[in-house]
Amino acid sequence: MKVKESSPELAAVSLAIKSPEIGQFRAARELQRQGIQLSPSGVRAIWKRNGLATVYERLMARRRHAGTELPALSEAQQSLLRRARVTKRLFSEKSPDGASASEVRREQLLMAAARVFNSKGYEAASLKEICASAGILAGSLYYHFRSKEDLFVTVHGEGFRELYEAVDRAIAAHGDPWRRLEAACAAHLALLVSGAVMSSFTGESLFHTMSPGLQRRLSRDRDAYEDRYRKLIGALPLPRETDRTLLRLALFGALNWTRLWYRPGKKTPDQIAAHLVQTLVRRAVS
Amino acid sequence: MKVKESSPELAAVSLAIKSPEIGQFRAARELQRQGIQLSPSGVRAIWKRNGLATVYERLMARRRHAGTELPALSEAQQSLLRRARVTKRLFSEKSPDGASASEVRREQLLMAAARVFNSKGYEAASLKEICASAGILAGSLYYHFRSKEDLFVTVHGEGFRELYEAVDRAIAAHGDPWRRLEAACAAHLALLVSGAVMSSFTGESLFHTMSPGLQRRLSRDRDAYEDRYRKLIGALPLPRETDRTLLRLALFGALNWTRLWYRPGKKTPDQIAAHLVQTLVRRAVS
DNA sequence: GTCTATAGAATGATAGAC
DNA sequence: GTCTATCATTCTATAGAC
Repeated sequence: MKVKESSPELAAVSLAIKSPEIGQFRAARELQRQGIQLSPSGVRAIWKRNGLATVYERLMARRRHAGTELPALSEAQQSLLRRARVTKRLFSEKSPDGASASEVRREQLLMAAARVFNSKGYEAASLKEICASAGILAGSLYYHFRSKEDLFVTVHGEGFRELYEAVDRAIAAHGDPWRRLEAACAAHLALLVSGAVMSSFTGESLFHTMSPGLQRRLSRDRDAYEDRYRKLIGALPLPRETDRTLLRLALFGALNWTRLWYRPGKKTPDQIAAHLVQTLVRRAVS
Repeated sequence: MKVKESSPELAAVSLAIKSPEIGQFRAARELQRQGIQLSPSGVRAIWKRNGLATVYERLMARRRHAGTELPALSEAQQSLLRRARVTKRLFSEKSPDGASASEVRREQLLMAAARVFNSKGYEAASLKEICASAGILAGSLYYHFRSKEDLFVTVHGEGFRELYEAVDRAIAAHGDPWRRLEAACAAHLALLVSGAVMSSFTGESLFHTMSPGLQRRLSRDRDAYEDRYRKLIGALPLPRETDRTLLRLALFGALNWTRLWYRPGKKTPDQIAAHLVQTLVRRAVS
């Protein structure tokens, strides 16, 4: 009986439930102090057998035992559980396509950052909030990005890449220059107002509040994108006296302003785009 | 000779030059410690007679004496001099119209706040910078405004008041509904891109990054302003099928986007407004 | 790769002297 | 009415344990 009580298996399991937040390394050291010889990988093997491999699983097991012999989860443990739950969900959603954990986490951070930058603006967005929504603590961000500015520039670039691709895909389907412009606008609007957080803040005019250095890094994305519209509008059969530059800028303004008043359930992005191009631009020629 | 050396007049003057940063109150106390009976108002009278009434004057006098018997101005004194210079300039610019010092300073703070909010956005703007540009230290702001948010709401309101008035003045000059819309847009643009800092950030879409509570306070200004355009566009003889709401929103977008690309020296606000209304809106009817 | 712990700077705000 | 001095808070970023 005595032997069974202090068997490595039982000791490792009961320690996992007593202190779910400590990892294999510290657990092995703790068990050795109790006189039980067990390596970190040994602890891991036992935990795996008993469905206690991850922090999440150990915390859940601990919660099942709470109320009887053990007190309820502490504040710190609850916060850890919340984070672990986010991590679990995020990784189970993504990992299928053989991406490394690092790539997956990086992608998650970009999504979370886009969401937060999007709703708060650059300055008001805190790295802590971004990290929390990606399931890690603030300090860990710096393994993936060198600075807040770096993170923002990356999100900005990714957002415009999404836009390029959506617009290019949309215009490839049409030959008529009017239809092409309409399709481009519809694609732009769709991304701007949809849940596609990554590109939905690209229309922001918070651009001009950025530091000059940051503005320079961002302008590259913007210029390349504007070039597409320059070509689309250049291809339109408009009266010679038309100021195509002003037309483009006005169209951009109208499109990006949409973000402020658009409400889902009313006009669709396609309808808005068609209306804008047809009544504001096309009538000028007919 | 002894008497003259320690006469109240001379002592007060030499103390003013030795320690220009201390005021009448502390100066009087210091002189009393030296055995010279002089009240704060007495000190003030002497200083006034000798052109040493303000910190600015005393610092300048001190600088004139530097290099001979006294060392150059300390870092703290130089910073004080810079601030005093701003104060002096600001008050001499404004005070003619019998406004109280408090009203003048409040107005200056609003201007400075508009400028800083305008170029940095709400979050990135620091009260320290706003106050420095108005010639006071950060803590003093709280005599005039209860909080940063309060300051912003006031600036926002003032900016829209300027806009209302400019637009109302502009449209009053015309009877034709097209001309009226054109005039309103021109006035809007002129304020948006000119040095009129107060209203030039009203077109900002950084609006949506604000907290819900703040948004609610700001919407009142915006709604009242949009109503004017609703009426202006409602008065236009447009085809029945025209979506006037979309037209208004598109026009707003085009107008406010201008802020991002406008460069002085090319097209004037009047020309841009005329072009926008004529090619984007009016053609829809002709 | 993520954590803890903390440095270091800046911010908004307050109290009380002058 | 403005200042000085200071507070609590928050933020970005780093170092080193695990």
